[in-house]
Amino acid sequence: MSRSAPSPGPIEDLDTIHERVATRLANLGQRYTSGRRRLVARLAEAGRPVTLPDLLEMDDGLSQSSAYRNLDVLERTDLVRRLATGADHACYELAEPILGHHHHLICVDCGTVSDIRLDEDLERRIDVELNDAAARTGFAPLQHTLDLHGRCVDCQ
Amino acid sequence: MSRSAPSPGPIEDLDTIHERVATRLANLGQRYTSGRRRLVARLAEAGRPVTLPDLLEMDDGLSQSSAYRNLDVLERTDLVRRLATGADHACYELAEPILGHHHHLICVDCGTVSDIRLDEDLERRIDVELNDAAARTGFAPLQHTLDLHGRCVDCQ
DNA sequence: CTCAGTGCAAAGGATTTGCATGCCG
DNA sequence: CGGCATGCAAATCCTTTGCACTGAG
Repeated sequence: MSRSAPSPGPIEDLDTIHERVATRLANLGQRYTSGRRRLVARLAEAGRPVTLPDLLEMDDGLSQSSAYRNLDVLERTDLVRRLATGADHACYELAEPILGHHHHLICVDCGTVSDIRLDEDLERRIDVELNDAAARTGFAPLQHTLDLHGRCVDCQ
Repeated sequence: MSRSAPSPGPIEDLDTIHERVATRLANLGQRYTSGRRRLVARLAEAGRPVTLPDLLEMDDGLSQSSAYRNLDVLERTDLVRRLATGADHACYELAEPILGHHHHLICVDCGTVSDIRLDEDLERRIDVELNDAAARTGFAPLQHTLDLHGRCVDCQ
């Protein structure tokens, strides 16, 4: 219940990502403008969740307000996920339909986030138990988030 | 690794909570002032993570800036946990040394959070796998967070 | 007495929005 | 052409901070 349906598995190829994003945006009546394309390209390059200042630094062609607006559009269309890590800035990454289901290592000192993947079987057990608990209160599950907080190599 | 050590288990009794908080603050050279006591009492009453406006509404005796300052003190002393839910306001709850280890159902519409508990055995497996993944990158684990996002009964 | 805690008002800072302009369909 | 996208600057709003005052030890 909290996984992308027939998961296409993680994609690495930028062209494939662009293609998939373009298709989805088109289906939803949204344009795939150069600004949005740049954002997707930078997020794919980064390979891990990054902040808005990170993105602006990676690409002079991006402007702050448009970047926020486009990330919002991409988030609404389920192409980008926004992570509330507790740090000052939110982090953004390509969403599960593109990157596949995964989890995060979050550094409590510097805020850097990296991706990890867990055993399929464990994922299933987690979903079963969470959905059980949710059902008991009438809560309608969408997706789970499971992150590990600690200190990254550089901050120890 | 991501659980409170010899977990005392969840506490319900307000007096016991106050006692435990007082002891911990004293050991750390912090005062247990009336403002802090009020916050702890309101958090215990709430029984689920609440926002600062929630707290202010629950208790006329609280002032905004002092509440933020005291929640900060209580968080640093590991008596309160601050949750970044992605909603506009952060949520606060009594920390694991008091409430015990648990997880959250987070409503994506109204932001309301409620607590759930998982099977001990599953918790262990999650920690083992997360710690494995962390070890491979040299990441030093502190604690995991596992939340289920979806729609609460009132928002469906 | 002393120093941390408190409350008010003001500042800070990430994110959002108003508005005039540019561009794609 | 028409309407969405863009970028600048200004506004928003949660949270933090400065400062003078109060209270506990």
